[in-house]
Amino acid sequence: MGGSGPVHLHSGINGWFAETARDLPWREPDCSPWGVLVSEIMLQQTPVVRVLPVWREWLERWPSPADLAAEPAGEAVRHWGRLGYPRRALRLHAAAVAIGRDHGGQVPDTYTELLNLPGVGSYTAAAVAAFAFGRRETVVDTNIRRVHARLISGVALPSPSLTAAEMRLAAELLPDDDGTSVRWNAAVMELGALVCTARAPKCSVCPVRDSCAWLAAGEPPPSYVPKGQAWHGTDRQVRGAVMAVLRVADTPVPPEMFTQEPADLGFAPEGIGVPLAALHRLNSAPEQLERALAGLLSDGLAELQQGGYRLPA
DNA sequence: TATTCGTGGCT
DNA sequence: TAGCCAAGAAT
Repeated sequence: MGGSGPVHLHSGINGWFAETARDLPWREPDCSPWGVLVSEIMLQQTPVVRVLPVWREWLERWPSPADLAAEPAGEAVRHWGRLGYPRRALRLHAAAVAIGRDHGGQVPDTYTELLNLPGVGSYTAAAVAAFAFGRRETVVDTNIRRVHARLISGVALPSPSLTAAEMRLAAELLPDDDGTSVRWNAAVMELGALVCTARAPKCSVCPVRDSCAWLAAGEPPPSYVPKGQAWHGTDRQVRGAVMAVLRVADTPVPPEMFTQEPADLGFAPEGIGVPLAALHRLNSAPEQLERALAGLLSDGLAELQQGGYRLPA
């Protein structure tokens, strides 16, 4: 289909984007490919407003992949802060190392090369190729999937996991022209983020509401109930609390600090008191704490040094 | 294919 | 208030 296809959708959504798009630093023309790559990794499952300050500090500290690669991986994890999913920091560091080793320090500009970088999957590879290098790529994220589901397929939500049919549809909708396709990808994503939202979509301000199959069908409800993400009492919660301790610790943390009540330790936990108290407040079972610590070691998010836990060197 | 993996704002 | 959900990747 391509350019001979839904030109009214292209002009409608791209026109809306030109007027409404947020001013995000990684969209600035002078933003480096490295800046785009960092933004895409940080934005995985993480809202824009939370990424913004961390992204700015990150690029000021590490303006190029080589700058990050020159530091221990633990520094990346430490400065990841509370963005969540700290393995992303580890992988971004590994990607910086790979870029220096395999690509002469330059972020690669093809989908395939990007896909081979740690932490870069099909979405991120396509997004960086498109937004950093102007390539025509089929970018499919959760926003784009939701817009397509409603606008084209007439259903409230996309299927639980990405299907081949969705990729086919996205490829068919993609404008033929390179520049237009890049704007289209960004514009549909932005429409999903600001208007065609998961809950309470703002259809009254949608630029393509007259073309929306879901509206035309009378806004049918979802055919399935999305599975909630458990948190309280989970291993993930414990891992998160342990990581919060390790991020602020400047010396290895002995296991007793995690397993024993602060009052029973007999000595002050110097500097890590607040996150340590939060961890103990969880009152998690000993075996759960064991699983969390073992998992962090296994994932490379922590290592043992002088009998204590610390961020990786 | 289904799970696992953080965090916090919003409703 | 408790649950929903966010520019996914790896296994």
